Amino acid sequence: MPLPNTTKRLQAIYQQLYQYYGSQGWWPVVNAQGENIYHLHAPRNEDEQFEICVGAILTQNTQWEPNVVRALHNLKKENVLSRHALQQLSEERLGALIRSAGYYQQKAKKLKIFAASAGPIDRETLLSLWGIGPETADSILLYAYGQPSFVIDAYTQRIFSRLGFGEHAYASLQQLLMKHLPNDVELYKEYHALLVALGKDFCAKKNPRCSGCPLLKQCAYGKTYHA
DNA sequence: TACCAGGTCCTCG
DNA sequence: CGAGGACATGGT
Repeated sequence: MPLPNTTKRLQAIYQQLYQYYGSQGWWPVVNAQGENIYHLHAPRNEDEQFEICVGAILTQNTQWEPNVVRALHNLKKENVLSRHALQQLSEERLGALIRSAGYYQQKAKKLKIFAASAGPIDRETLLSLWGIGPETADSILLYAYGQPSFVIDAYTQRIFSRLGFGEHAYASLQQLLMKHLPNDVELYKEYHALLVALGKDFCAKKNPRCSGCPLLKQCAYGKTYHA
């Protein structure tokens, strides 16, 4: 059940994060040198859209840097980072190119299935594909296609739990956030990226480093930490 | 050395 | 439904 002033609280959290970190410019795209490029124009062109979809699958339970970036760089160097090229590529060769991303056999299969899919870009169709769950689907919808789907990940669930919003399953937390936040694609993009930044820097799984956390003053867990 | 990282699927109660 | 295991590489 939502707390009183949930909207204001969610916006205050966003403001704190934005003031602390600034714009994150997600989703990054890898250039020819294998470096992340942020703050690209929207809407994305077709190549960027496809790269974001591939990256969203590759980053499942895996660090973006360096694991996924290396895999994307390999695909780019081999000129196979396109729907058409991936369909021609054998699963074995694809697996070898994306090995650094981990779970490479599963992910090769997932990418082949995604590359072969031809349905419309909507949540239901994405979720019907083997290998695409709610977070990957929402990442694709939001960051590749600019559709307002708030992305929930492990960081998001942990952070809002510690802040005092309670333990929520994916759909439950997503509904909470989307119900109380304005329907704004750019806000959704930045908010999720900022939560990931906070998760990496402060709100880690085992031992969160509450000292210096930009959300400390409004965090239930942070109060415990101070006591 | 063990643990963690921008999850998802499958199996079993 | 939800818990628990499998999937794998790379950095600390």
